[in-house]
Amino acid sequence: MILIVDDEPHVRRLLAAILSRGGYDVAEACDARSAMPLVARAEAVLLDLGLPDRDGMELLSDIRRVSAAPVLVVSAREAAAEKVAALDLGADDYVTKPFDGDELLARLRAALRRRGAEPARAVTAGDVVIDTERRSVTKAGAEVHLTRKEYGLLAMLAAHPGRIVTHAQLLTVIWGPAHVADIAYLRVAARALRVKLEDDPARPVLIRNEPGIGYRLVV
Amino acid sequence: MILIVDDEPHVRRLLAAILSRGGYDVAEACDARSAMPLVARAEAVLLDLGLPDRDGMELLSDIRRVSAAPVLVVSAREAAAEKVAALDLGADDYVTKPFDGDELLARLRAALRRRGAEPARAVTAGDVVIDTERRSVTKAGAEVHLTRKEYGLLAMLAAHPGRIVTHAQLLTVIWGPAHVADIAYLRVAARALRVKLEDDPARPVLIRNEPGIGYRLVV
DNA sequence: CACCCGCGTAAAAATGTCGTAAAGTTCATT
DNA sequence: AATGAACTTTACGACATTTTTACGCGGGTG
Repeated sequence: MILIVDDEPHVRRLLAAILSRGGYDVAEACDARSAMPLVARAEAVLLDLGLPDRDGMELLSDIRRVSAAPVLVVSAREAAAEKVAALDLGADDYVTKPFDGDELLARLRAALRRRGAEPARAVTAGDVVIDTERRSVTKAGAEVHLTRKEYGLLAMLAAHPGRIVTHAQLLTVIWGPAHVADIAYLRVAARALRVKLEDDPARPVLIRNEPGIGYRLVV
Repeated sequence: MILIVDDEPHVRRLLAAILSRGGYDVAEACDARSAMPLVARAEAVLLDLGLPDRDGMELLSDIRRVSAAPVLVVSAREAAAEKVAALDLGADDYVTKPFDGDELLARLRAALRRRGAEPARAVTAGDVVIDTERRSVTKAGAEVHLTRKEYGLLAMLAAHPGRIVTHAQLLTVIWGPAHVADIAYLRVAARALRVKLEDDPARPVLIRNEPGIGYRLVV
């Protein structure tokens, strides 16, 4: 949820329209008093400095005290001193009116990306852990060395845990579009993976075959 | 150290003056080729998009690939589409010329503040300590002398401890984009590092090779 | 029942990558 | 001009990986 703090209704409407076009949920506040209760739940704040009940700078440092969410100041004041003050008080960006909607969204995305930045997650299948961020695979805690093709295959399967990945998908991505038909490659690589990861390679539990379609990693 | 990338000498001088007034160390580069080797050591980058040898956007994404340091784009182009593109490629801010020195400094401070004041001073791997702040490397307490390329390689690996750094990343940053294919350089430098840092250079523990991909520093 | 298909398995052949040494080159310093 | 350090370039053997080929099994089909 993105919080808009501005006293002019038409600016709020404009900002709200831009944000919802960008796919965000929006909350609005017209002054400092009504804004503070919403700050805690906001993923980011768009803040106008010219508020009726309170100086915007004070509100900014109050927000910073409560929340680490990005704050983008949206203001009509262009003076560099204003910008410097706001930025040093903890604002993440300072946009002057009139502003471009797409630019505002891009600046918001940039601010959120910096805060968030946690896309990497490890996939677990049985006692096997696949960490695509570090490109490491462990079985029962012990690191397992995989070749490029082996890892490529496992990573593709881990990208869609529990779902079938077709022969064609695997081959085009790992071996390139020219080898869509070389299913033999796939079988050799799958075998190598099973030997390294399965307790009983002859009776695979993790890397299952779906006859005529592809493979799947069970989780 | 803050890196300035701009082809116009007078702009570089201006930026350098502003930065040193703000108390920062400065390094300058006039094109993409000379910039890449400096990126690894930069705490932040001021980047002009209009470079002679390469599209600024490309350089931006290359920088993002090897470094998490803040990038502030400083450009004469005011089009919103430019800003959106740069911000979505990983730029932290976009400042249009002509710019105000104090505002630029404030934006730089904001960007550096967000990056979490201090990003890992010294990296330890076994009995080897890499202090990128002082550019010093010690093994079992004793200082080890490294050449520029050796240190560059080690610093790149230490910037992402435990993770694989690809051949291409290492080569573009240390030797420049023109040598992405000269993997032989890499092997020679890796060998030299191993001789100086590993207990048994023939059986490396610290500087591991990931066949066909790159190298990694184990911690 | 004999056949075919897709699969797993094995192993040989081809290719690619790495480590290593050493010779040649550049460059700053003296 | 001589020196030495750092860097570039080349060559080759050892080893790892990938590709290619061959064969046996088992389940469904005619």
